[in-house]
Amino acid sequence: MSIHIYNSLTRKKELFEPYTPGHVQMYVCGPTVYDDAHIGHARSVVVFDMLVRYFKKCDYTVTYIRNFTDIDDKIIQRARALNITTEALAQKYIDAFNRDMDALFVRHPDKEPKATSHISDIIELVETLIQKKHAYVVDGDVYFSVTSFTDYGHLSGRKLEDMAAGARVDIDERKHNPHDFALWKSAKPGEPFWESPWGKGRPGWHIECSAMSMTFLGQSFDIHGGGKDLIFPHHENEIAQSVAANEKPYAKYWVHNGFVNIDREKMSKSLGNVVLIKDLVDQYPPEAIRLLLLSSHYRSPIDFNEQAMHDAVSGLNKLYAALERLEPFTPSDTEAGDLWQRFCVSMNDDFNSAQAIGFLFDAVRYINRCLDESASFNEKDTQNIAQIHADILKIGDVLGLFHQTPAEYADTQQKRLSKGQDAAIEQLIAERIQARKDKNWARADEIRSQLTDMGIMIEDRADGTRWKYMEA
RNA sequence: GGCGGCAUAGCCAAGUGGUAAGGCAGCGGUCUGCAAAACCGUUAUUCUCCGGUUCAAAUCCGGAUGCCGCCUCCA
Repeated sequence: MSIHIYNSLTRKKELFEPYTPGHVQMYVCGPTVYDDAHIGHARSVVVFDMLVRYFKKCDYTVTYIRNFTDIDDKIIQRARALNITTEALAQKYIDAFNRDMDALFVRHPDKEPKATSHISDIIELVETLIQKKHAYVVDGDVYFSVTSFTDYGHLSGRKLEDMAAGARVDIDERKHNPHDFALWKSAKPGEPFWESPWGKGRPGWHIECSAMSMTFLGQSFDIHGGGKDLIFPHHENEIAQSVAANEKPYAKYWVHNGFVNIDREKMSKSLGNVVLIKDLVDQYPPEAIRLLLLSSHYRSPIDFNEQAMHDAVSGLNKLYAALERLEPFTPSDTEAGDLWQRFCVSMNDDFNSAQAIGFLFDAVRYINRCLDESASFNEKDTQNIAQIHADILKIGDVLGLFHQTPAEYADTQQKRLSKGQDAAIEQLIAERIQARKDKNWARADEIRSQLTDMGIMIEDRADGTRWKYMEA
């Protein structure tokens, strides 16, 4: 079984061959913790969570690192506005981030280092770069010299000459080249700082990822991930400073996820259309958010809107309904079945979860048909269905779905949508059940109509009447 | 100005040379007292448009149009 990954560095799908066979070392850029996490953060986190889950299912050992950027201009600014320390602000949003991602059933990386916990690693790296003449000191600031690194621009596909034509570079006479970037920034009065050989200051943005990835994964590792927007300048600069310092290849495969748009517009604070995870998980089943996020290929843009979210909830309901029907068929723990095999073929092709989810729904239709057609099964059929049950659960384990039993899911939905009138509803339901017993269809339908107006959906099953809240 | 991406049904979305997955919505049917759920059938003779290569193109090449991203903090 071989996995192919699209590598942003080569712009091709490549066979995945980790440095150490059977071991995946992966570093993903985490959030700058100065505000609540939004759906865009969720996409990146969920996509790489899926990668890790899949690698593990394929029997790889995975070392997964995701950082928190807990010191930068925005954090300083925000902390000042709130009159709290940068540490307090960062911790507040680290906690918020973890809460949100836990709600989305995201597994924690093996390490979640903070930039400020690795100041000495960062200083050491900057010193190496100065020694090797890739960086220079000006008034307590340290800059990386882009012209000292011949491969600069490789990842993002740009040339320094072309970029110079662009107007949007700040003019700073002290820099040797306008594209030289800060490795270390001297502290202005009132700013938080750490002592360094160049005076009081703090790390630049890019250097922390180089330092932390090296600390935990070594100088060369397998996968470096993040949002597409990080390709330039962040990842370009990371490569430059890491390769310049180590004189060894940095990450082998660069994986970048696409953006989430909101109603066909870019999500941004200025447009005021930022969708926060904490709001979303109140409104929708968290797994529906995952399903939506994974229903498009990870490199494609996703348009997030109410309709898309609604579709995802419908899909998730269908999957859980099927799982409930499958409960009598205890999942077999034998070899993986055809469904799992097909799932893997899609996932092996650059993690095509969109196609893979198609197979999941194929399987659901198949088992629904089987269960509709017959009430009793011979041993062979039973085994077949149990196998599909096992495969569906295994797929769910990779996509991060089905963390609940169907009953728990229904219950959670109920609680989420409940408007505190459950008792009144139960009473109407009981009355309707009696009316149906009496074959008083007019009364039964009248009650159903009344419940529909209250947002209640009724299902009269062979084993009794059920009701649930309809999605808003 | 430089670099890159995308265009597939009412909506969402796979498919990168062999004759259009899947989801949501709709319609017809089975089931049901009637519904709901589920299932069956149906919904793109065609993949933005125009050329080219090929026995064969949604897929490759050239061109046009439209949309979007990055180049500034950004997942």
